[in-house]
Amino acid sequence: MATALQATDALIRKLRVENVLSDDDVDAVRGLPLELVAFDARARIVKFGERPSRCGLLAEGFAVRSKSVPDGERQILSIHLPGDIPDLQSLELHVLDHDIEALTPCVIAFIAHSAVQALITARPSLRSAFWRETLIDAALFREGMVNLGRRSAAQRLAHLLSELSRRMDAIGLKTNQSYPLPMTQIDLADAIGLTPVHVNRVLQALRKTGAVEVGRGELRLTDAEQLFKLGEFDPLYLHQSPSS
Amino acid sequence: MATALQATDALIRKLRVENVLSDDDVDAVRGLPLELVAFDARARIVKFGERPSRCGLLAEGFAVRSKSVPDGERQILSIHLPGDIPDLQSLELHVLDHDIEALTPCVIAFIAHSAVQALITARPSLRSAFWRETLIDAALFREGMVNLGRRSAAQRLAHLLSELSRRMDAIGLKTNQSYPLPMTQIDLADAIGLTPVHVNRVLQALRKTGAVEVGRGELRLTDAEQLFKLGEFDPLYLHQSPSS
DNA sequence: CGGTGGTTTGATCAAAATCAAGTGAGGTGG
DNA sequence: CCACCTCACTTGATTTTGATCAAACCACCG
Repeated sequence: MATALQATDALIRKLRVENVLSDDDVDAVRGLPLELVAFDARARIVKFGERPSRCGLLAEGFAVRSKSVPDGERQILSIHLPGDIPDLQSLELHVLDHDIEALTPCVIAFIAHSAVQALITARPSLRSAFWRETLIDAALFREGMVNLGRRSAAQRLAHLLSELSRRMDAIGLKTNQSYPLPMTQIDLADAIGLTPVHVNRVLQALRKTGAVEVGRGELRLTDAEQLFKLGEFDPLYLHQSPSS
Repeated sequence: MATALQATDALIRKLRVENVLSDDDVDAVRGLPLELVAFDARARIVKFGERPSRCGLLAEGFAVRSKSVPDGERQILSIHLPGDIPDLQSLELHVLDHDIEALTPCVIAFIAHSAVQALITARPSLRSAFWRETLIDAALFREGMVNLGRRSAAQRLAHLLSELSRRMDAIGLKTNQSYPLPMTQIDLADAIGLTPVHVNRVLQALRKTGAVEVGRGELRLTDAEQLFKLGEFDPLYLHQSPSS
């Protein structure tokens, strides 16, 4: 299981994708009091309607944010990688309007709201960084709306895989043109608003283009350029540079 | 044309839907230096790729945030009412990843980033309020993803109209079970990911249920409960109360 | 009074959902 | 160690939803 140091390192690495951090900022983050908790795959980490008094930093593993409609169908809203704090918003938005669920076995480093408040009060640059993180989350939701509303099934899938490629790369989880993809076809369907059956067919078509190979929890990009083109992927909205 | 006082009053009223403001907060907001600019209906207020150095407070009229895909199709991401600051995020996210467009003739009160920074530095409660505003924006995008990904055409339309009803009501623009709806069927289609032709048919079906009357830029709720039910509308995600 | 942009209608088509049945791999208990 | 159970994946047939194509209609405006 991940240590507290690994947890803060993941956070720092993630923050540095999108923000400039000073050494003092890094030290301050390292000083955060954490409570590490392990979750099984598929466990519900936090639930719709709860009022958390702490934020959950994803230290190890992968998780999703999702919302369910009355008939039980699920929409996955975002996919979270190590270093993300999916419920950072709970600092200001007291009632949770969605669920967060482990995709794989996860380690969450919980940080009390009071500790986060103390941190960002002491270090304005981290306050900006955290605000920025939540704004980038929102930018991904916007792109998600475009994907769901205005792209075909094949484009949606290609776009999702393109986005993951960029994000995995940014935090060092893409090696050799491959990255972990711990999602079932059911999960993929819930992320791009399709049925699992249709995802299966679209995935086969995508494999046939030669752009990707998918299997055993891993995705291999055999022709990244083609994948990006198929998905109309333009990474501007990821704001993966402090000046953007 | 709206005055500076009307602009700040709209902002204060909007902020008070979701936040607790003290009298000092209100005075501080009233002291913001504004530059009022009128835009024609359909004018582009800010564009994808720009790097604004100021925020635009919607003082009068209605506007949408949208993003276009390469073939020219448009996805409307959010609808903005007086008091909203649609590009508040540009404080921390320097490059704009979408367009903001006037739906009706609009008056925008521009506020320099430096003035906003000064305001929120001086008044931490307003800093929280502004962060919270951007987080609520994000909550609406999430619900937008659910709508686009997991609801039928009829549900999507009913949900959109339900959401607008709540938001219009909160800022005092709903009277007599009616509120302004300055969107063409083309706009509605772009907001809920359908074609205009299909929106037309779904709208007719919705009228036939007796839940709403639509016409001449106005929507009248003849059976609000039914509309909410049709759209599976649960207002929790709007966070329209400082404690939520 | 003609143009323009929005709305409406009908006919046809395509994309994705649904229904129904397998297949296959990993994990568990007898 | 093997039988079987579960869950994911795959395939085919059919249906549904919403898109597309095409044409009118209508109101407002210059």
